[in-house]
Amino acid sequence: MQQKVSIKDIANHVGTSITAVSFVINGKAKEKYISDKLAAKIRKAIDELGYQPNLLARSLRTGKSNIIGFLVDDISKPFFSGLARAIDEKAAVHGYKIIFSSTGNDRERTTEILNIYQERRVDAYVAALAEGLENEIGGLIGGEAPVVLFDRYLPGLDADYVLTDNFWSTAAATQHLLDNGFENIAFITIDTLQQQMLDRLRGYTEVIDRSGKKQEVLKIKYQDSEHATQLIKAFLQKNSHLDAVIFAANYLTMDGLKLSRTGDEGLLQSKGVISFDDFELLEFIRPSITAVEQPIEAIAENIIQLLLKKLAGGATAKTAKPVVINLQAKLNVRQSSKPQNAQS
Amino acid sequence: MQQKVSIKDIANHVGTSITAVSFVINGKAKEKYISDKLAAKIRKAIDELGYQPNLLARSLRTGKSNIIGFLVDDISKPFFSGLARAIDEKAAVHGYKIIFSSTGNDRERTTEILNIYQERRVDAYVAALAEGLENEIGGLIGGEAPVVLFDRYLPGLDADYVLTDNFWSTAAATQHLLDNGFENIAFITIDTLQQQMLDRLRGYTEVIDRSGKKQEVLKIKYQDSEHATQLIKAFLQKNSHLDAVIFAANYLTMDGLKLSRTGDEGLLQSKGVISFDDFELLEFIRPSITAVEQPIEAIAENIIQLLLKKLAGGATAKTAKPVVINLQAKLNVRQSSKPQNAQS
DNA sequence: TTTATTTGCGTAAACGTTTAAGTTATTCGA
DNA sequence: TCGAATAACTTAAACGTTTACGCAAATAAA
Repeated sequence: MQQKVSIKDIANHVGTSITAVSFVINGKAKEKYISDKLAAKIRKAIDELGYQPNLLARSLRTGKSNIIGFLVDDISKPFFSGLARAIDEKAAVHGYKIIFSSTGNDRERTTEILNIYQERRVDAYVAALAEGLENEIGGLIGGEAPVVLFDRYLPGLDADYVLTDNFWSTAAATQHLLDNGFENIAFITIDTLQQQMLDRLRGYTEVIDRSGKKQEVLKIKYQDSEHATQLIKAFLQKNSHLDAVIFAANYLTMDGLKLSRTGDEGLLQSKGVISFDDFELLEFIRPSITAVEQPIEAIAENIIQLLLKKLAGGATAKTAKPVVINLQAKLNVRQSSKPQNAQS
Repeated sequence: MQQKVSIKDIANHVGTSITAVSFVINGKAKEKYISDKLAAKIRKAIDELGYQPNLLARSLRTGKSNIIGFLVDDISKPFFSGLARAIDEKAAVHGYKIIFSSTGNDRERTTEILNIYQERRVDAYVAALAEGLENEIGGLIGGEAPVVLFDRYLPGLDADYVLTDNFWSTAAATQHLLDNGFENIAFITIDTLQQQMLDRLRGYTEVIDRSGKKQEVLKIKYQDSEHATQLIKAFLQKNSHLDAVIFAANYLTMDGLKLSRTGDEGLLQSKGVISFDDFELLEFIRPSITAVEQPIEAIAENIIQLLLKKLAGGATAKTAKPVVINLQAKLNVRQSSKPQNAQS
């Protein structure tokens, strides 16, 4: 019971060859002309001896580890851990396991992790990387193992992506506020070249421009949370005519909410507020805040489907053009029109 | 560049045996009498050809996969994903990788996952399991691979545990409220036999009893969030003399906070509130809520240390008595004494 | 009856390592 | 000067699989 039983043990126990055993294990009994009688005996022995295949040996032989490497900033961020769970479950159905790591946005750590993934012979990579790390992952693209990136688009990288449609989502959010009678809508973002942030900004500006209203954008040079809160405070105090605010990222929403700490919650109290990225917190906050929710399940599903296609496709899939999938986010409305300021 | 280079390739390139190459790779050059000259040539070739060891092959040969299986309810829960990150980082230092799965508290899924872990020949298990799953993991204890459980103590299972000291932590929380002048402190928990919940309750009752005050306990037969909120509401309305409440779990705190949805936030507004388990949300909530924070880093560190000891120890460690480590939680005070109702 | 095909199974090589057990040449102590 | 120790390597087996190939018996075709 203690020592592991191998195919050889089964073969000896039944009095046959390891080949025969291997064939029935792999469901090739018919195909490989193993008689029903022998197959039955083998299956019985497998049961009795409690045989469990050694996946390491199998991987070595087949060249497929059935492991997917998952790489993000920080696995403990809700979006990432939620996605990790979804991907893990979907991957398990197809016999894959996930190993994960957090880069902490550190270049050295990232190369190190990718190196380990290669040594472990992962079959595929799933990653969300910050700009500046294009080169580290770039070397992998077009290689043996397929790579699918998500969440962040890196303009320099011609890879397969599964993204949230940032442009569309912010446009919809902005339109939502307009439809509900808000007149002076501000957009608070960070000063960056990150593609997804630019897309979000564009979603806002285009809708505002089309409406003939005035753009009110605060671009924060992000240092830390305290500082951001101060800038937001100053911005809102100065522009007292604003009646709605869109925060372009969840941490910005948080920084905004931290105004309550200094007793400045009034600055947001009477306004329409939309947060990009939904989080549990928002269910409890007063006044209620509408949020753009990333479609985690859909993202996971698309990533896995893409990977499976590439893993199955072999050479054909490898030369295929990169795919970029844009998924529409959901607007979780918790606050309706301006006048009533009602809560749904 | 495309095809993987093996030890054999290095050996051929240098004109030596694979044994020699293997020795220098494993840093046994001196010990195994490889001349500095040859070692240097080998190292050069390794660099030039970009050799990366095949960890699958190594694992097969050595019998050590250097993989740790991590098993929890739901990896997307903040406590678990936080711990996952911490463990991953600490394990990486020692050359271990983590694979994880979410059981969803499902028995079949749990056995299935454990089976997969065994097939993958994980070197060790880290798990937080709900009661009822004792048997599934029980079979592993005392086997080849060490098992460390955390978060939940399962009375039937004689295993190694790393836990938060629930008794001590609730006692401290209760004492904190007493010290700050609260007189009528309620304890809201669920109706269960879960050891950690019983410990928390005991922490409360013992301190209350010693103080000569009256116990006010609500045990909820948990069905769903809505229902729990209703029960809490009724309880607080009926016992209007209460001036403080301790929620024994984070989801109970949430259910309590949901009173604001029906406009009943007044029921908590004027009271002292402590939540077991801290979460981001609590930084924003008014009135501010003090919370017991689980020491994630310490838990991770203790788990890894325990595992390493057992992995290194071999037979001696296997026969050793199970270790139960109780770590003290931190009380994050966000609210001080009763009179002022001030916010820190 | 002979030949070809199908059925049923076993032999052995390979995947990329590690490592016990050689082998040869050199140094050394007496 | 000669066995013994040391230094510098190599040979080959093993880890547990998968799978190409080979071979014999049974069946079908001619």
